[in-house]
Amino acid sequence: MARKRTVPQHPFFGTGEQEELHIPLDRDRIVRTALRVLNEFGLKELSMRKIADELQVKTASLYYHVKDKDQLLQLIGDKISEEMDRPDPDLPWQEQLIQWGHAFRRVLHRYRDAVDLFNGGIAMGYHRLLQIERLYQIFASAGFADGHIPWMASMVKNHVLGFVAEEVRLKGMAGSGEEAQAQLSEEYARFFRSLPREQFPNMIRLASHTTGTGWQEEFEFGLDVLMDGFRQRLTD
Amino acid sequence: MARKRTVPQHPFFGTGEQEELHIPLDRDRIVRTALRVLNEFGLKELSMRKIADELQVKTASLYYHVKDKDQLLQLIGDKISEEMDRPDPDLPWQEQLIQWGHAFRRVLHRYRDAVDLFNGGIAMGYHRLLQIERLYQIFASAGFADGHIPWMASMVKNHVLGFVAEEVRLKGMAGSGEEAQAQLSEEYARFFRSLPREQFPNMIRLASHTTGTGWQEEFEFGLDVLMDGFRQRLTD
DNA sequence: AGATTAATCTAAAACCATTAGATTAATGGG
DNA sequence: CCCATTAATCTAATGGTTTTAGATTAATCT
Repeated sequence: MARKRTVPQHPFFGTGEQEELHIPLDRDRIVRTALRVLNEFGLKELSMRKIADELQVKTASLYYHVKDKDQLLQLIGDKISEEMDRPDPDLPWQEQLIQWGHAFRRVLHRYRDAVDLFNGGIAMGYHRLLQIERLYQIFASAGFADGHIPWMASMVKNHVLGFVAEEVRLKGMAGSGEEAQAQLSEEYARFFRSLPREQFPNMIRLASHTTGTGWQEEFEFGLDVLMDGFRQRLTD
Repeated sequence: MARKRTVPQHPFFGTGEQEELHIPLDRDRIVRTALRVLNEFGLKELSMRKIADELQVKTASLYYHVKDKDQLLQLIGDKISEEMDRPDPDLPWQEQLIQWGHAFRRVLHRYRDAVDLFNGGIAMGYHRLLQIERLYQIFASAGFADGHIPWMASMVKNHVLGFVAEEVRLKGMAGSGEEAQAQLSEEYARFFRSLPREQFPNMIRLASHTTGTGWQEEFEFGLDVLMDGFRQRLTD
């Protein structure tokens, strides 16, 4: 079904037949292009127009393959989920969950504003559901109570999502340079210390700790806390 | 500085002077109105125009009092935070944190799409910072390590935000009726069970548990897990 | 009363998603 | 090989959006 289309030629200067091979549109190509545009411009500036332009097509054509912008965003989210590595099923359940968390964090960092994509709308796509299934599987094999499994799975997912949201927000303020990052940290600390002493004693005292000194460390700390909390639900 | 303005009158029928007292615009009035509009239309349909209309003013006037739509959203978020009840400082730290969680959840439910407001942008407003300060205070009095406090505070905040996000999403699909809610639950369970048996064994088996049967119970479960995890960091 | 400042308005630019209906290209049947 | 059908894309329009510049009106101060 590959289409050929003759590009309109000027009668004088159009020397050769110069046919241009137009790969026809389809969902997947739209989604992949949208993902590129997303990484270049961010979610707020991701418009149907930009995607269509990139595909050298008029905006309305997208609507033949895709119902909505909302649906397109869903599809993008699903595509991103597809890239998650799967945890090693031979590891103890804690390690598997931690691996899952790292995998999720990684893909959230791979695409600009991916977090916001996951925070809006309900996950109904195949690959997003598959990730939940994986969490369920890990908890189930570990022997947790059926009634608790979806709750704990939600907690893991929400922790990663919330953490990366904050991480991206703060990192995004400065350039990606290591030096610019440190400078921003200093600026934040200064801001916190400048707060009214009466109302914000703890913020001021903890100013040096609040500016993300070690994202990796903080992320793992959070997962550990969760694992400890979960473990208590195994024995009682 | 209260302004009076004469409303243009029809030359024949405008009998009396009929002056209308126009309370002048200010930030707070804009924010309060925006909050009303938000609750009526939701975040996606919250436009500067709607707010201006509601205030019987032209859109551009808002920009005299407010830099941006973004800034306005920040202000709205801050106003919402202001309504949070403060935990009882005489309770044990776990109870205080749980109270904080419930208070946050309550205000998130009080305004439509409040969650999305809190998920975008960095919190720099006075009242939002104050809530973080409160969390720090609770952890500090309990004797946690300085380096851990901001991390744990983040976790509590993120847990509530993530949980309510999901809660609102799912509840929002059906009408608010209790019966419509149960019907939606059934529909979800059916959907999960309709998934391919090979790839989604756990989802299928847990279908009846995944559809929010008891939001309150699930919320408290999550907080308890967190508290247990935190407690481990006290003794070692 | 006149000048200054504050607050609002008019008008326009530059975007956006979405739809209906026309148009073109490809395909399958006879 | 042509005709009818279906698939894919385009044209054109509707009705929204945020934001800015510059004019205009109202209030306040000297």
